[in-house]
Amino acid sequence: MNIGEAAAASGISAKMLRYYERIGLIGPAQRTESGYRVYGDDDVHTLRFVRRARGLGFSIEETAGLLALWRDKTRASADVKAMALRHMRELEAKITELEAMHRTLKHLAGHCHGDKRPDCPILDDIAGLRLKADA
Amino acid sequence: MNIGEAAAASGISAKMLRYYERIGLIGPAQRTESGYRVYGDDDVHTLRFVRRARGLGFSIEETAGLLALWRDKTRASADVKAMALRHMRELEAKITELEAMHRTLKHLAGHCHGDKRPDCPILDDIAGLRLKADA
DNA sequence: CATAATTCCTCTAGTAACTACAGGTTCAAG
DNA sequence: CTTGAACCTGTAGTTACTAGAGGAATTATG
Repeated sequence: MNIGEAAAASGISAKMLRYYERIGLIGPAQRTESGYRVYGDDDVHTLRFVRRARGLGFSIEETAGLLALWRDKTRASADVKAMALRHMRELEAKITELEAMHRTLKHLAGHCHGDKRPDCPILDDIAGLRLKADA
Repeated sequence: MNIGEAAAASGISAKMLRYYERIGLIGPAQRTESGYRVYGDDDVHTLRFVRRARGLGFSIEETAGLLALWRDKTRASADVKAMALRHMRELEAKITELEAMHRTLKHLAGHCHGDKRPDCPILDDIAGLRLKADA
Protein backbone atom coordinates (compact mmCIF):
# COMPACT_ATOMS: atom_id res chain seq x y z
CA MET A 1 0.00 0.00 0.00
CA ASN A 2 1.16 3.54 -0.64
CA ILE A 3 1.52 6.37 1.82
CA GLY A 4 -2.04 7.61 1.53
CA GLU A 5 -3.48 4.21 2.27
CA ALA A 6 -1.04 3.67 5.11
CA ALA A 7 -2.07 7.03 6.50
CA ALA A 8 -5.74 6.06 6.40
CA ALA A 9 -4.98 2.66 7.91
CA SER A 10 -2.84 4.00 10.73
CA GLY A 11 -4.46 7.32 11.49
CA ILE A 12 -1.20 9.16 10.92
CA SER A 13 -1.24 11.63 8.05
CA ALA A 14 1.01 11.15 5.04
CA LYS A 15 2.93 14.28 5.94
CA MET A 16 3.56 13.01 9.41
CA LEU A 17 4.64 9.64 8.10
CA ARG A 18 7.31 11.35 6.00
CA TYR A 19 8.20 13.48 8.97
CA TYR A 20 8.50 10.48 11.31
CA GLU A 21 10.66 8.74 8.76
CA ARG A 22 12.86 11.78 8.32
CA ILE A 23 13.53 12.14 12.04
CA GLY A 24 14.13 8.42 12.36
CA LEU A 25 11.20 7.47 14.56
CA ILE A 26 10.22 4.91 11.98
CA GLY A 27 12.60 3.21 9.55
CA PRO A 28 12.70 4.17 5.89
CA ALA A 29 9.83 2.65 3.97
CA GLN A 30 10.28 0.40 0.96
CA ARG A 31 10.07 2.18 -2.35
CA THR A 32 8.65 1.42 -5.76
CA GLU A 33 10.87 1.96 -8.77
CA SER A 34 9.48 5.42 -9.18
CA GLY A 35 10.20 6.32 -5.61
CA TYR A 36 6.80 5.94 -4.01
CA ARG A 37 6.81 4.65 -0.46
CA VAL A 38 5.29 1.22 0.05
CA TYR A 39 3.93 -0.04 3.36
CA GLY A 40 2.95 -3.49 4.52
CA ASP A 41 0.57 -4.63 7.24
CA ASP A 42 3.39 -4.95 9.72
CA ASP A 43 4.37 -1.35 9.02
CA VAL A 44 0.83 -0.26 9.72
CA HIS A 45 0.98 -2.21 12.94
CA THR A 46 4.05 -0.27 13.96
CA LEU A 47 2.43 2.96 12.91
CA ARG A 48 -0.57 2.25 15.07
CA PHE A 49 1.73 1.56 17.98
CA VAL A 50 3.34 4.92 17.46
CA ARG A 51 0.01 6.67 17.22
CA ARG A 52 -1.23 5.12 20.40
CA ALA A 53 1.96 5.91 22.30
CA ARG A 54 1.77 9.53 21.16
CA GLY A 55 -1.88 9.56 22.12
CA LEU A 56 -0.89 8.59 25.64
CA GLY A 57 1.32 11.65 25.71
CA PHE A 58 4.71 10.01 25.28
CA SER A 59 7.20 12.23 23.47
CA ILE A 60 8.66 11.11 20.19
CA GLU A 61 11.85 10.12 21.95
CA GLU A 62 9.94 8.11 24.53
CA THR A 63 7.88 6.56 21.79
CA ALA A 64 11.09 5.45 20.09
CA GLY A 65 12.15 3.89 23.38
CA LEU A 66 8.83 2.12 23.74
CA LEU A 67 9.11 0.87 20.19
CA ALA A 68 12.55 -0.55 20.90
CA LEU A 69 11.23 -2.25 24.00
CA TRP A 70 8.29 -3.62 22.07
CA ARG A 71 10.60 -5.16 19.50
CA ASP A 72 12.96 -6.54 22.09
CA LYS A 73 11.31 -9.79 23.04
CA THR A 74 13.72 -10.21 25.94
CA ARG A 75 12.90 -6.91 27.60
CA ALA A 76 12.00 -6.78 31.26
CA SER A 77 8.46 -5.58 31.85
CA ALA A 78 9.94 -3.52 34.68
CA ASP A 79 11.56 -1.24 32.12
CA VAL A 80 8.27 -0.56 30.42
CA LYS A 81 6.50 -0.04 33.70
CA ALA A 82 9.19 2.40 34.80
CA MET A 83 8.62 4.47 31.68
CA ALA A 84 4.89 4.42 32.24
CA LEU A 85 5.24 5.46 35.86
CA ARG A 86 7.62 8.25 35.04
CA HIS A 87 5.27 9.54 32.42
CA MET A 88 2.38 9.31 34.83
CA ARG A 89 4.28 11.48 37.27
CA GLU A 90 4.86 14.05 34.56
CA LEU A 91 1.20 14.02 33.71
CA GLU A 92 0.30 14.47 37.35
CA ALA A 93 2.64 17.42 37.67
CA LYS A 94 1.19 19.04 34.59
CA ILE A 95 -2.37 18.42 35.71
CA THR A 96 -1.63 19.90 39.13
CA GLU A 97 -0.14 22.96 37.49
CA LEU A 98 -3.06 23.50 35.15
CA GLU A 99 -5.54 22.95 37.95
CA ALA A 100 -3.85 25.62 40.04
CA MET A 101 -4.14 28.05 37.15
CA HIS A 102 -7.76 27.13 36.68
CA ARG A 103 -8.55 27.52 40.34
CA THR A 104 -7.02 30.96 40.49
CA LEU A 105 -8.81 32.09 37.37
CA LYS A 106 -12.09 30.75 38.61
CA HIS A 107 -11.71 32.62 41.84
CA LEU A 108 -10.86 35.84 40.04
CA ALA A 109 -13.56 35.51 37.41
CA GLY A 110 -16.08 34.88 40.15
CA HIS A 111 -15.36 38.34 41.51
CA CYS A 112 -15.47 40.15 38.22
CA HIS A 113 -18.74 41.84 37.25
CA GLY A 114 -18.16 41.17 33.61
CA ASP A 115 -20.09 44.20 32.43
CA LYS A 116 -19.29 47.59 30.93
CA ARG A 117 -17.62 48.90 34.03
CA PRO A 118 -13.84 48.98 33.86
CA ASP A 119 -12.97 47.84 37.37
CA CYS A 120 -11.86 44.28 37.23
CA PRO A 121 -10.41 42.08 39.99
CA ILE A 122 -8.79 39.87 37.38
CA LEU A 123 -6.55 42.61 36.10
CA ASP A 124 -6.01 43.92 39.60
CA ASP A 125 -4.76 40.55 40.70
CA ILE A 126 -2.50 40.02 37.73
CA ALA A 127 -1.12 43.49 38.35
CA GLY A 128 -0.23 42.50 41.89
CA LEU A 129 -3.18 43.85 43.87
CA ARG A 130 -4.23 40.71 45.63
CA LEU A 131 -7.85 39.92 46.19
CA LYS A 132 -8.76 39.23 49.77
CA ALA A 133 -9.27 35.53 50.29
CA ASP A 134 -12.96 35.21 51.02
CA ALA A 135 -15.87 33.10 49.94
CA MET B 1 18.11 49.92 37.10
CA ASN B 2 19.80 47.74 34.50
CA ILE B 3 18.53 44.53 32.99
CA GLY B 4 19.98 42.24 35.65
CA GLU B 5 18.35 44.17 38.45
CA ALA B 6 15.07 44.35 36.57
CA ALA B 7 15.28 40.61 36.06
CA ALA B 8 15.75 40.04 39.78
CA ALA B 9 12.96 42.47 40.63
CA SER B 10 10.47 41.01 38.17
CA GLY B 11 11.36 37.34 38.18
CA ILE B 12 11.90 37.35 34.44
CA SER B 13 15.43 36.52 33.34
CA ALA B 14 17.50 39.06 31.44
CA LYS B 15 17.45 36.82 28.39
CA MET B 16 13.70 36.65 28.44
CA LEU B 17 13.44 40.40 28.92
CA ARG B 18 15.41 40.92 25.72
CA TYR B 19 13.32 38.29 24.02
CA TYR B 20 10.04 39.84 25.13
CA GLU B 21 11.26 43.19 23.90
CA ARG B 22 12.33 41.76 20.58
CA ILE B 23 8.99 40.15 19.86
CA GLY B 24 7.18 43.28 20.99
CA LEU B 25 5.43 41.97 24.09
CA ILE B 26 7.02 44.78 26.05
CA GLY B 27 8.08 48.11 24.60
CA PRO B 28 11.73 48.93 24.00
CA ALA B 29 13.49 49.88 27.22
CA GLN B 30 15.27 53.17 27.70
CA ARG B 31 18.97 53.05 27.03
CA THR B 32 22.08 54.58 28.53
CA GLU B 33 24.52 56.30 26.21
CA SER B 34 26.48 53.10 25.90
CA GLY B 35 23.42 51.09 24.99
CA TYR B 36 22.55 49.42 28.28
CA ARG B 37 18.85 48.97 28.91
CA VAL B 38 17.44 50.98 31.82
CA TYR B 39 14.25 50.05 33.66
CA GLY B 40 12.11 52.01 36.08
CA ASP B 41 9.71 50.87 38.79
CA ASP B 42 6.77 51.16 36.44
CA ASP B 43 8.55 48.91 33.97
CA VAL B 44 9.04 46.35 36.69
CA HIS B 45 5.36 46.63 37.49
CA THR B 46 4.54 45.80 33.89
CA LEU B 47 7.02 42.97 33.92
CA ARG B 48 5.41 41.48 36.99
CA PHE B 49 2.06 41.69 35.27
CA VAL B 50 3.47 39.78 32.33
CA ARG B 51 5.00 37.18 34.57
CA ARG B 52 1.79 36.61 36.43
CA ALA B 53 -0.28 36.40 33.25
CA ARG B 54 2.15 33.86 31.83
CA GLY B 55 2.05 32.02 35.11
CA LEU B 56 -1.70 31.68 34.70
CA GLY B 57 -1.03 30.02 31.39
CA PHE B 58 -1.97 32.84 29.06
CA SER B 59 -0.04 32.77 25.80
CA ILE B 60 2.23 35.64 24.90
CA GLU B 61 -0.38 36.94 22.52
CA GLU B 62 -3.08 36.74 25.16
CA THR B 63 -0.76 38.38 27.63
CA ALA B 64 -0.30 41.24 25.19
CA GLY B 65 -4.07 41.55 24.99
CA LEU B 66 -4.38 41.54 28.76
CA LEU B 67 -1.68 44.18 28.98
CA ALA B 68 -3.56 46.38 26.54
CA LEU B 69 -6.75 45.93 28.53
CA TRP B 70 -4.90 46.75 31.73
CA ARG B 71 -3.64 50.00 30.27
CA ASP B 72 -6.98 50.95 28.81
CA LYS B 73 -8.73 52.54 31.75
CA THR B 74 -11.99 52.59 29.80
CA ARG B 75 -12.06 48.84 29.12
CA ALA B 76 -15.16 46.84 29.94
CA SER B 77 -14.53 44.24 32.63
CA ALA B 78 -16.61 41.90 30.44
CA ASP B 79 -13.77 41.77 27.93
CA VAL B 80 -11.31 40.67 30.57
CA LYS B 81 -13.72 38.17 32.00
CA ALA B 82 -14.35 36.72 28.54
CA MET B 83 -10.63 36.15 28.09
CA ALA B 84 -10.41 34.52 31.48
CA LEU B 85 -13.36 32.23 30.79
CA ARG B 86 -12.06 31.23 27.41
CA HIS B 87 -8.70 30.38 28.89
CA MET B 88 -10.39 28.43 31.64
CA ARG B 89 -12.16 26.33 29.05
CA GLU B 90 -8.86 25.61 27.34
CA LEU B 91 -7.36 24.60 30.65
CA GLU B 92 -10.28 22.33 31.34
CA ALA B 93 -9.93 20.67 27.95
CA LYS B 94 -6.23 20.12 28.49
CA ILE B 95 -6.74 18.77 31.98
CA THR B 96 -9.40 16.37 30.76
CA GLU B 97 -7.08 15.14 28.05
CA LEU B 98 -4.17 14.61 30.41
CA GLU B 99 -6.38 12.88 32.94
CA ALA B 100 -7.58 10.45 30.30
CA MET B 101 -3.98 9.60 29.46
CA HIS B 102 -3.18 9.19 33.11
CA ARG B 103 -6.18 6.97 33.74
CA THR B 104 -5.29 4.67 30.89
CA LEU B 105 -1.69 4.44 31.95
CA LYS B 106 -2.65 3.77 35.53
CA HIS B 107 -4.90 0.95 34.44
CA LEU B 108 -2.21 -0.56 32.26
CA ALA B 109 0.57 -0.17 34.79
CA GLY B 110 -1.63 -1.80 37.38
CA HIS B 111 -1.66 -4.95 35.30
CA CYS B 112 2.04 -5.06 34.57
CA HIS B 113 4.23 -7.24 36.78
CA GLY B 114 7.15 -4.89 36.44
CA ASP B 115 9.75 -7.56 36.89
CA LYS B 116 12.25 -9.38 34.71
CA ARG B 117 9.63 -11.17 32.69
CA PRO B 118 9.04 -9.74 29.23
CA ASP B 119 5.27 -10.01 29.02
CA CYS B 120 3.79 -6.61 29.51
CA PRO B 121 0.17 -5.49 29.17
CA ILE B 122 1.32 -1.92 28.62
CA LEU B 123 3.07 -2.77 25.39
CA ASP B 124 0.33 -5.18 24.42
CA ASP B 125 -2.21 -2.44 24.73
CA ILE B 126 -0.21 0.15 22.88
CA ALA B 127 0.29 -2.44 20.16
CA GLY B 128 -3.44 -2.86 19.86
CA LEU B 129 -4.08 -5.93 21.99
CA ARG B 130 -6.66 -4.52 24.31
CA LEU B 131 -6.74 -5.48 27.91
CA LYS B 132 -10.03 -6.83 29.10
CA ALA B 133 -11.85 -4.22 31.14
CA ASP B 134 -11.92 -5.64 34.64
CA ALA B 135 -11.18 -4.48 38.13
C1' DC C 1 -4.91 7.42 -26.13
C1' DA C 2 -4.72 12.18 -24.54
C1' DT C 3 -5.54 15.07 -20.93
C1' DA C 4 -7.01 16.31 -16.40
C1' DA C 5 -7.12 15.39 -11.63
C1' DT C 6 -5.10 13.34 -7.93
C1' DT C 7 -1.42 11.56 -5.36
C1' DC C 8 3.02 11.26 -4.68
C1' DC C 9 7.98 13.21 -4.21
C1' DT C 10 11.55 16.66 -1.90
C1' DC C 11 12.76 20.74 0.32
C1' DT C 12 12.12 25.06 2.72
C1' DA C 13 10.16 27.73 6.12
C1' DG C 14 6.93 28.89 9.71
C1' DT C 15 4.65 28.01 14.47
C1' DA C 16 5.35 28.82 20.32
C1' DA C 17 8.29 30.15 23.64
C1' DC C 18 12.31 29.75 24.89
C1' DT C 19 17.45 28.47 25.59
C1' DA C 20 22.15 28.43 24.29
C1' DC C 21 25.91 29.89 22.36
C1' DA C 22 29.45 33.08 19.88
C1' DG C 23 31.81 37.08 19.63
C1' DG C 24 32.09 41.68 21.32
C1' DT C 25 31.49 46.10 24.62
C1' DT C 26 31.23 48.37 29.01
C1' DC C 27 31.46 48.85 33.66
C1' DA C 28 32.96 48.18 38.65
C1' DA C 29 36.48 46.54 41.77
C1' DG C 30 41.06 45.82 43.28
C1' DC D 1 45.23 49.19 34.64
C1' DT D 2 43.68 44.93 34.30
C1' DT D 3 40.56 41.41 35.36
C1' DG D 4 36.03 39.69 35.48
C1' DA D 5 31.25 40.29 35.65
C1' DA D 6 27.44 42.00 33.30
C1' DC D 7 25.91 43.90 29.27
C1' DC D 8 25.18 44.01 23.89
C1' DT D 9 23.64 41.70 19.19
C1' DG D 10 22.69 37.96 16.34
C1' DT D 11 22.20 33.21 15.05
C1' DA D 12 20.78 28.66 15.72
C1' DG D 13 18.70 24.81 18.31
C1' DT D 14 14.62 22.85 20.80
C1' DT D 15 9.52 19.93 20.12
C1' DA D 16 6.27 18.31 17.10
C1' DC D 17 4.20 19.54 13.60
C1' DT D 18 1.96 22.21 9.54
C1' DA D 19 1.95 24.63 5.14
C1' DG D 20 3.44 25.58 0.80
C1' DA D 21 6.31 25.51 -3.53
C1' DG D 22 7.48 23.12 -7.48
C1' DG D 23 7.61 18.98 -9.88
C1' DA D 24 6.96 13.81 -11.18
C1' DA D 25 3.98 9.72 -11.35
C1' DT D 26 -0.30 7.58 -11.39
C1' DT D 27 -5.28 7.07 -12.03
C1' DA D 28 -9.65 8.47 -14.02
C1' DT D 29 -12.38 10.25 -17.66
C1' DG D 30 -13.71 11.56 -22.39
